[in-house]
Amino acid sequence: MTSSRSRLRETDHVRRTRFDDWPCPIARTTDLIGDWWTPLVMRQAFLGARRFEDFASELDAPRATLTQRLDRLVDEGMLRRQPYQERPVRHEYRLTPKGRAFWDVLAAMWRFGDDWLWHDDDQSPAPGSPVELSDRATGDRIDPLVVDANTGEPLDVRALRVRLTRD
Amino acid sequence: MTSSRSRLRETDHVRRTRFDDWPCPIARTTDLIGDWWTPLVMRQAFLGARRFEDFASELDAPRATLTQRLDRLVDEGMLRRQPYQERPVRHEYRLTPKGRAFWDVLAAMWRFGDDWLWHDDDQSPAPGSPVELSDRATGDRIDPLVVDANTGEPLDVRALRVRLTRD
DNA sequence: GTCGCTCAGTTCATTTGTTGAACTGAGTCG
DNA sequence: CGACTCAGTTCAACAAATGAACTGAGCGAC
Repeated sequence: MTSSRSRLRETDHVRRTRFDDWPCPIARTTDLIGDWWTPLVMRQAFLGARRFEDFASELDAPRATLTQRLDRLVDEGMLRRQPYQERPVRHEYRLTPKGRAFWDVLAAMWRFGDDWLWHDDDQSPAPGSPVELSDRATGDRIDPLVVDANTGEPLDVRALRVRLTRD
Repeated sequence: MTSSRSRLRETDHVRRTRFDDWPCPIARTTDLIGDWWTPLVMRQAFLGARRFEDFASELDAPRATLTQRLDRLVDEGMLRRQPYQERPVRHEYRLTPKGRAFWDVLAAMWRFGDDWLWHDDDQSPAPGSPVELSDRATGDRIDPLVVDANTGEPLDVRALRVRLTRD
């Protein structure tokens, strides 16, 4: 069966609730990456994985699940399927601009995980993961941080408001 | 049955693969928020939801699922369960510092969703969600952006490297 | 004092999603 | 020919999500 077929929308069964039509950017992103394994598939793509076997061996994910995730990411325009040989036809999964833009989300997850998910009693932040991000050219360490693009300041959760702009 | 009981670890059944022990901040964060509904539960918490009925009615999530998600978020230290009345004892779910730190991840998801998930043909970014973030006090619009804390510059995906710092 | 109401869940049968292991099929190498 | 690679597919067993109904403590009105 061909991958990249259009996603099933109409159904008379009860399926897992979808968020991809909700009028909220967080909900739609959740729908996209809420599938188990999907953020890790994207992580591998950023780390250089291109072929099915790359993803399969590096993640040790069930092959059927992996097929399904890669198909969806292609459907969504995060990855693109590019032939790298004929006879037999084989493809690579490459990041698209949209897929590349997703790195910011993974970077924020990286920062959160690094700050908060390395201790059993976590009353305070304490970085501790055994990996770090750096610049390929300079070697300088990179610490992802989410700021307001308008001010350059870190976000202040308590000063937050959500505004409906239309509809 | 009490919530906040320690999570089941040992099992002889085949369960969904867990990532919470992986030596990667993205994997651990994925494990935490990869459960369907969880990012939206956190979103509601940031928008002011506190009681079970708030989450249930605002999200229209299955109540059993919601119970399970809230229990886990409490277990993980993202939310804390605080009594707000006796007779009968009732609790509110409040954000902890760790939970509050998670806003950065949601903000990055917000930005990505706003930029990329509002058009059917998405070759280029085009903001379009019907909601926007603003500062409660000044009213100024807020545009989340992920930067490198050391330079203040947006992340350059292509210049990325991951370094093992130990073990 | 019992009827209706609220809140915070629990229970349960059904359906959907994930897993692991084995299998397929085109093609290459020796 | 036989072993091997790559990229999947198939399938049965099991885990997780769903929706609807139910529970149970307590309140407030009549």
